[in-house]
Amino acid sequence: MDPCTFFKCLADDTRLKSLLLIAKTSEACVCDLMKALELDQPKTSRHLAQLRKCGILLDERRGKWVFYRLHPALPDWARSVIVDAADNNNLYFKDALNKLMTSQSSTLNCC
Amino acid sequence: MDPCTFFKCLADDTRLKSLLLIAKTSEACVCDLMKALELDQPKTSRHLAQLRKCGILLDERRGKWVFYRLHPALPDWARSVIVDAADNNNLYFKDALNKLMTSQSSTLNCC
DNA sequence: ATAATACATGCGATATTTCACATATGTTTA
DNA sequence: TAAACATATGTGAAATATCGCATGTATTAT
Repeated sequence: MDPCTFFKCLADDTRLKSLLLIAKTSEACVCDLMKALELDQPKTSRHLAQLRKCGILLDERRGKWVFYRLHPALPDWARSVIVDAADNNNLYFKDALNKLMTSQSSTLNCC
Repeated sequence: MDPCTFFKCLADDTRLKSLLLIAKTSEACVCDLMKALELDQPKTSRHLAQLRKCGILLDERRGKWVFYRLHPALPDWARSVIVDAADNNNLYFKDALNKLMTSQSSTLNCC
């Protein structure tokens, strides 16, 4: 995990918020993330794909849905960066987090 | 310190290496950094200026030289990101670090 | 005062990133 | 099998970041 590549992945509002949301909730599907972030589907999907291709996120299909979580093989220092950023910047993504948690708890079958 | 702005500052090879070098050596002047990174002067200076304007670095002039160090008011989580990245990516900047430490120890008066 | 050294910045050119729209793929339901 | 749903990606345009060169500013040495 080249550190410059890693930080480039965090250097975008959509990707950073997606990562912080996933760090806080363990996992999330694309449709819940796009609703939480109020983004269109291609944009959401493309940024998640970038994080997947860099090895930061792992995707797992379950039926129609694809769930993303932090990659288990992510180096500890990189995981800590994401978790610490999530723990120390509540204001930055609290609106999105509220929406995401509402989505995740209210619907049994995702979208 | 907006986290997205912060990570954008780390998402460039020159800026990231400059930060890791400064984290490891406490402080460095522009001329030592440009020699360590083998960059021209305007490029080095411009990236340091960006880090200064974002509040990540603090500059201090001493005679002809300007020394940069991590800003004392940098939030703890942000400082930890930089320090942890420096501690866990030796390979990424060890050549530059060797050159920088040689510069800093060999000349009494910087450049 | 002049020259030399160290650093900063204006600016146009170039490279990179992001976006929006269309469309393709994979899965489930009727 | 067809339709509906969820996700992924190709592609060119737009936005943003970076670079290179020239030049400006601050300090020191002669």
